[in-house]
Amino acid sequence: MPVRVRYAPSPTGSPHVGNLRTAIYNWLLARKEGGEFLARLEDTDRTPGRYVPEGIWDIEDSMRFLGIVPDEWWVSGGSVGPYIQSERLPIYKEYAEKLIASGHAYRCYCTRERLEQMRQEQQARGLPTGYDRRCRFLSEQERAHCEAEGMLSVVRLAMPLEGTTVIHDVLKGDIVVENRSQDDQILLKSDGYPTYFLACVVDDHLMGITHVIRGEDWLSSAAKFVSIINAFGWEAPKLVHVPLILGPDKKKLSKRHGHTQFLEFIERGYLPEALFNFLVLLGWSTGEENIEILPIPEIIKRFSLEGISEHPAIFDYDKLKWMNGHYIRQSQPGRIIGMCLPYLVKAGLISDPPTEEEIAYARRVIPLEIERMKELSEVVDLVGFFFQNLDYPDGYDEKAVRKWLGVPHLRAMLEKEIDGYSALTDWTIAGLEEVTRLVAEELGVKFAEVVHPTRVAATGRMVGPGLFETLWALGRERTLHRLRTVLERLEEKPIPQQD
RNA sequence: GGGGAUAUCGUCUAGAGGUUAGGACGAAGGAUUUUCAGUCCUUAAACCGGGGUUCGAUUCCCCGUAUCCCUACCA
Repeated sequence: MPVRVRYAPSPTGSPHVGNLRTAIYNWLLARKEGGEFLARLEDTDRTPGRYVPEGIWDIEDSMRFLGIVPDEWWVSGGSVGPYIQSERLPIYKEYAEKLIASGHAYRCYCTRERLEQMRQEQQARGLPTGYDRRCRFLSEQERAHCEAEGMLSVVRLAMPLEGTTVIHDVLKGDIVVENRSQDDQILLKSDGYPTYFLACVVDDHLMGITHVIRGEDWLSSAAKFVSIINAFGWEAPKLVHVPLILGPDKKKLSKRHGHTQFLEFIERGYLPEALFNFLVLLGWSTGEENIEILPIPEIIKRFSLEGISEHPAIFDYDKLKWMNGHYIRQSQPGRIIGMCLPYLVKAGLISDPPTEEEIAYARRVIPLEIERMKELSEVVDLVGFFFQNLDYPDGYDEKAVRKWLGVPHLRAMLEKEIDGYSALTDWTIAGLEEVTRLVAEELGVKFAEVVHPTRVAATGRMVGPGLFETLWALGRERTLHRLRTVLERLEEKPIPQQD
């Protein structure tokens, strides 16, 4: 039987990195085994605030970004649709009825108030919380009475009262659960929507799912899951509970950890291959060698469920950054330039849409900073000084000015440089360096003592790419303008040397 | 309170009875050099505790401890 796996997100907001990692594992198994990967939208929670219809777009954008486009889903369709659970309501109702008819489920008329009160009492008395199964043992008359009264009801699973249920988990092995420790789970809510348990079991069966790869937070309730499958008399898919991703405080990764939404990472400029590689490695390893940087085809080749670790992993932002930087440096510069432009537009550094001249300038300037980028969005700070109109002392870093624009030879240096640079027939990196070395020689100071003040005069900062690449990229006009401005304003107000 | 899972450097992990316990991120130091970054080299850094099993346990078993998850008409 070919492998069929699914990613089953619910639109409660933007998907979470852990959620996408699970999607990746599913996708990888399908690609590895030549099977099918499908996506199903689990939108059965209609609670206002928890149901975010737009979330579906975030889910799609995230999958597309990672390149894990499903073979069947709500967009492309497929033979076992619909792939949106809210459009499958009659199916769930039908299967719930079947369970009632076979005695594996029953209608419960208890009100939320009663349930809440019961829970509070249980908690107060230190008892395990759970439904007391009152409606499970209603007589025919009582049941008829409730129906006649038109009381709202839910359908609950009639969990076996004794015995055990065994969960065969691919990663954890067999887990034996006492049935009486499990609640009579609600399968169908009073609004007619199914809960996760019913919808998931029914859909997985109807959709021919062979492997259920999901977060470990489902392990505790897997006995209910298996019980429902057993109640239908179906064969259970292989269960794979993957460990959760934790925040730096070792708690389940959530919004309060800050950056956990996948789209945020895209916005901040993470490359798909970096995110993919990093997420895969967070809980999976090849097991054979010490390779960490892996292109997706290699990951597919080496992927196996057995390589997934059994313990939770803390999300390491630093390592992700490093890996992204690595992939940025590895990329064709043209690609990075293209991805950087929107950030420059957004920051107002270039017009919207950019002019050809601006693009040409960006193409010259961005490659110089590529090796310093960890997130693409950093491009704004990195190349800002190339685009901004620097007019000393406006836009100049104070520390940089204090450290390097107070040197005694500054005036002479600037004068010589302005002369030398102006005289350059070709504005080349080599030519600029030649002139500058000559200036240092004439001044009788070390090369570095010319380089640093020049950098500050031309860029307003102490750090950046090599000086001559910088001046070359800046161009003759900008360079001379900046140097002249520094020189002129120096006349007005000499800078006291410090440090 | 009940149930379940897990436990190797700070972090991600390799290891599957005998290893100098390996790699990566991060950290520290050095080299390159015009700064930063990058690149290269070096260093520090770990088997939760206690019992077993065994000639020998990081590795297998049990207990404890810790952590995480579940305990909703949420997924």
